[in-house]
Amino acid sequence: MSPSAPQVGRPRCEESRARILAATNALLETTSWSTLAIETIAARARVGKQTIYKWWGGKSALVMEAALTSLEIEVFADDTGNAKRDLLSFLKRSSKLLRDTATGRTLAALIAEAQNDPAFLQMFREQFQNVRREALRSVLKRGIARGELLEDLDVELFIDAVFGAFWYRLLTGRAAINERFAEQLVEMMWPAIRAKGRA
Amino acid sequence: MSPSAPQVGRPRCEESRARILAATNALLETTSWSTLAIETIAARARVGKQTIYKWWGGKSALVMEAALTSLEIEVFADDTGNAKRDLLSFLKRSSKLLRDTATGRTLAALIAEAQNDPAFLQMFREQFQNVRREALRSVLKRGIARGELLEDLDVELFIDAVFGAFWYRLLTGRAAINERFAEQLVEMMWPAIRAKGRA
Amino acid sequence: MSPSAPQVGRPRCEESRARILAATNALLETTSWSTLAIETIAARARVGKQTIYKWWGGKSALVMEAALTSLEIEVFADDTGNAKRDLLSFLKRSSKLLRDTATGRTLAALIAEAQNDPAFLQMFREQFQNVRREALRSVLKRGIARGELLEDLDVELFIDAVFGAFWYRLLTGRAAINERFAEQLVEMMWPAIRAKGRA
Amino acid sequence: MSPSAPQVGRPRCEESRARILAATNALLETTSWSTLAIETIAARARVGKQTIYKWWGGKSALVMEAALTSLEIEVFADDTGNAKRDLLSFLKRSSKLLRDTATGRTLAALIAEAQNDPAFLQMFREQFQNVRREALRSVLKRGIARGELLEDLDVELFIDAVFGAFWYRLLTGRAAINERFAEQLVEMMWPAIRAKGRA
DNA sequence: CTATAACCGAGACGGTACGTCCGGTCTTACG
DNA sequence: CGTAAGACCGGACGTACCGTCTCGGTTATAG
Repeated sequence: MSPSAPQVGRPRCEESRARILAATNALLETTSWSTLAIETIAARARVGKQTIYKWWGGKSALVMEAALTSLEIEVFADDTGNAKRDLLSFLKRSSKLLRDTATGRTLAALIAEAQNDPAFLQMFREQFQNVRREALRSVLKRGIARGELLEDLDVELFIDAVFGAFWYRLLTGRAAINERFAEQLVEMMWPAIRAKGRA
Repeated sequence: MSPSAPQVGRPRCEESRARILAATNALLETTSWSTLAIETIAARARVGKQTIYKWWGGKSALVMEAALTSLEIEVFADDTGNAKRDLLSFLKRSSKLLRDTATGRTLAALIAEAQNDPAFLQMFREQFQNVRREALRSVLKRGIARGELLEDLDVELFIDAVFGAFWYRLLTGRAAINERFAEQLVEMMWPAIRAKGRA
Repeated sequence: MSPSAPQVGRPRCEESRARILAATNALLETTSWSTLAIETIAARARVGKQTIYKWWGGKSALVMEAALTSLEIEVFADDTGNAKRDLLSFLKRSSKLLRDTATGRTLAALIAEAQNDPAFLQMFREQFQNVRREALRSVLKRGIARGELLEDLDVELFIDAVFGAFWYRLLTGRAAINERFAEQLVEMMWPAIRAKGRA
Repeated sequence: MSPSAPQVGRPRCEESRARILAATNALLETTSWSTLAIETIAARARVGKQTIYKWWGGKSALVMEAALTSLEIEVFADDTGNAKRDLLSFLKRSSKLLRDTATGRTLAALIAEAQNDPAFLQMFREQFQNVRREALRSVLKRGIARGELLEDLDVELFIDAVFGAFWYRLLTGRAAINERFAEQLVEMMWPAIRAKGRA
């Protein structure tokens, strides 16, 4: 399609796109998901509502794109040659991302919204979660390959537990998500994954 | 207040209360939380909207009461004298609760809704989550007392990780929540909590 | 129905009704039919749009009622015992009604709107036109009874021609509708209707 | 301008013009004026909206051109040497034009639209109405010249009454417009215009 | 046995936002 | 330069619910 569609008609206005995303992010700083109105976004971005509905189709998709845009794009995992250090470093960075109130609240709202919209849940997993899982997975796989971690570690299950703890705290507000949390979590879990016969 | 308010005027109509809760549960079978309208509930229950607002104050409280009423509410933890066995048994029962689709979906909807309503989140934690945490906590505390588990185990953090894994799967649908999941989770986490110098 | 419906629910708010009609009339002074927005009326009357849609169903019916309310309700025809004088007096009053710019423009807009809405045309004829026709008809019938007018006068056709002339000028703006017009019209038509053998 | 503008650039595409007019007429068969959208016309004619706005400037002008093109446009008045016969013949032909439903509806829609657009009303009078008035006027003038009609007849006023009766019936649907109507109208009005001392 | 009080159903109300439609303008690439 | 395609801003549409507000009527206790 792309090669055979030689651009007919006026092309999409990139400036509007940017203004919409910017307005969305700005409003998310002060407004909660549920009180955030498409009309408000459109007014703030000086844009017709149709333009939003045309390109995003609804609040969910728009907010997700806005949120992902504003997050540091690169989800990367260090490779220092030490699995524990890499794991800790990755989780510390994750905690930093979530402690920024607006970002954390937005992510919570996204997963919440996904509970009422299977298609959106699918999108959320593909665009956000899988990237994060892959980063953590690579840390663990390297550790296994180097013999630092259990050969038969159930990587996916471990990721569930670690990310689960983060989301659990984020969604219930039971306790803070900070570097100390990351450290304690790694410290607690370490015996469950380190290769036998190692420290 | 109770003693000094000797009940004057017509008493609350219990039948209306029951019809409202029933209508809410019935509608939740077919409608998602967000598209469920108070007006629809009132119409279905043949009740004035005011009655709902008077006794519950809003959708959140109503749905929570309706949902928790319909859930089997007893949470108990065995005490067989063996921490690992108790833990496994508790988590298996938890998985059974969640795999029933309707219950799982309702809980997911509740935590989702709580993201837009701090007061409701508070209520949810008190009425649902704390009970569950306490049950798991007692299992762990007993294990520690018996010397089966690490003396300095961070109990709350461990609970975060375990319940986190459950919620994470529930909310993202990444993988099934079943007995096998409970077993694998316990098996993986066991080395992280068992007392040193034990099997 | 009226006798057997013992007023259930909150009764219609007459003040809102009045405010809506007033706002409509006020806006019609400054705005043309086509640029008159329901939203503007609602805002001006401090009223929800639903209230308008509920009781009138649309712009047409609302404007018609507003217009009829603002017109002198009584459409009456004098009975001085002289058909020509009664006729002239009635048409002079009609011309006065239409020369008030806003009223004339509104009536023109109503008949225009009716061209796109048969049901509304029906309503317009019943609520506005038939009343006017009946008034003129009574003048003519009395004249016939007294022997002043032709015994076999085609009353309805004559009304068509007279009212037609008014509407024609109103809709095309070809010439003014004023007392002079009424006089000239009567003077011209008189020989067509007076009984033979009279002056 | 014409001589000094030696036609630079691509000339107007006559095929588009034709397709637009055709599409407009086709759509007017099934859609009412007010629900007829420029976008729909453009889509049906496979034409850019701009082309319509460029050459017609709006819906009114376009529809008028489309409508008048499709009407048989020749208006002529016989000259048989007998005013009454000429008058009758002209009005019978007029009634025939209007009884064809589509034509009558279109004319009604045109005059209706003109109520919201003074410029369009002006255009309508020039392109449609004045021609008709002139035809009738010539019949009357000849009658006066021949002494058949009143020397001091107010010709324009008489035309208002006659055409008014036609438009009135067309717009209100009060009664049919047919040859019988033309005959009765002439018969009734005749005494009002025939020269004194004649039959 | 009557007040007095609170509850209840019905449903009208002022509002806010929804998602859609269309008007009129603009910006491309192609003839 | 004219044109088809189509994106854009803006404004109003008619609808859905929100949470509040009367109503008439019902069901209790208190006098």
